[in-house]
Amino acid sequence: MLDLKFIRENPGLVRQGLLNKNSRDIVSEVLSLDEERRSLIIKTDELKAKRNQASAQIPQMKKAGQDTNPVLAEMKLVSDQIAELDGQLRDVENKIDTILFATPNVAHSSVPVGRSSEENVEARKWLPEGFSFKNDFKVLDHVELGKKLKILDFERGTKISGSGFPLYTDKGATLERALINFMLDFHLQRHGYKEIFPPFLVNRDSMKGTGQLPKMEDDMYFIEKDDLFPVPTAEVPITNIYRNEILPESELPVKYVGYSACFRREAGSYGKESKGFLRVHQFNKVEMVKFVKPETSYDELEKLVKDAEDILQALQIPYRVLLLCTGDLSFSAAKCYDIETWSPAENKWLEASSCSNFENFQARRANIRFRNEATKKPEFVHTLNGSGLATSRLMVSILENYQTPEGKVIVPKALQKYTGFDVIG
RNA sequence: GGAGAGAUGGCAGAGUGGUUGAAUGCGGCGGUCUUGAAAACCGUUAAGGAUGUAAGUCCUUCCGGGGUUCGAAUCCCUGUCUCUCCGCCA
Repeated sequence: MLDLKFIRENPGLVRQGLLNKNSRDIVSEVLSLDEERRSLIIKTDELKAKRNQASAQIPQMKKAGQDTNPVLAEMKLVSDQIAELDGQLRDVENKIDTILFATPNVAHSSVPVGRSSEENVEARKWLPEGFSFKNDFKVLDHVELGKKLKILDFERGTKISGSGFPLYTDKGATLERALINFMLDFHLQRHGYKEIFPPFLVNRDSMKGTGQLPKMEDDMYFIEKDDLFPVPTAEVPITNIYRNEILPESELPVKYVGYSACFRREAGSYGKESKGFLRVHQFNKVEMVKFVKPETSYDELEKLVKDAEDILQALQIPYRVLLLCTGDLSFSAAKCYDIETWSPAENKWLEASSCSNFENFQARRANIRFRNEATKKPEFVHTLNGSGLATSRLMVSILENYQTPEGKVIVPKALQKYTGFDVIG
């Protein structure tokens, strides 16, 4: 969340930042609550100091045989006042928290200002050698290919669970598993990440820490009986590993990579772009998470994007990198690159990765700090994460880009040792 | 799921109503001593907030929340977590 002190000291900056993010301006409301809060604190602190003094005196007076009844009576009144003011203070602080927890991060100065995805900026594009956007045969889409090759069974997935729950069969299941293992190994061996296998259900505090709650609760699955949420991304459990902790500066940067199934309700998005893998309730994703020192976070973001791109280059999948404009940034992000892979059948780019720097927005919510060796003081870390990558959209691109005129699918070379076969069909 | 025990500073571990933000030990940091190191000795060792240019002063915090009391680490209620036993189980 945003820092109350920062808002107090930079009201104009925050106001403009929220405006650029198409968000409600909360500045004046928060500032007036903050003033109320501080005046209440001054009053209660004064009364509490008085009470503490009396508490120290009372036993001595008793020892000296003095009558304590007048002091006790007076302190009774003081205590009542404290209780009253503390109640008011708690209300004000709750109000502030409610607003701040529901207020998005503001964008970094290097992010282009824009209203919507229309104004995102293409940073770069990468195409495999010999790649062409035109095919000299009729390309099948991933749903047709999946059916023909008996590797994806969306109908039976729907029977088992409902629409949006893909069923991978035979070589499709193997390919999916190969992809996950390939990506994990790649990041571990070449990019220096440490592996995490996180829990797939997380509690409310964790969801609040990374910013899914309270704003996006409707998009989350929820197990009411146990007050637990199936993870929408491994970002949630992995970032929350260090919730309420202070890390030694020498341990930074911490770089984790982990796989999780991802569960999203995608409320209200039926119909549009919902064919096959394009929008699903459950998918697989390998996620990279970094905890870094503030001054390095923007360099780390560039490296993070590169780490995701390396996977696509190894798989020889055409992609482009978009720098999101302020209006398209997610709730918690200060800067974000999307990576989109090419789908020849849809004839468009599909988002397969999102790499974000949250600066200290999540760290503040989740209270993740490090001890600055120079000042000896705890400071908030910066957190980043990026998909590296989501298999569902990637699977679309692999199947469609690697199909042959005969309707078979060649397994990308990098995956072959993981699948144990080099062609499907 | 049933029964019981517990949760204190970086760690270990005292503390059952009144200068206890918290003894003691270990660890960490600084210093004395030493050619250097160890040992020994001395000192220091939390986080958050309010106020102040600052030094400082004050407030809060002994798992979370509520209560009793002039006053709670300490008493009561409640939640969470951990451990032990029983049951169930991949």
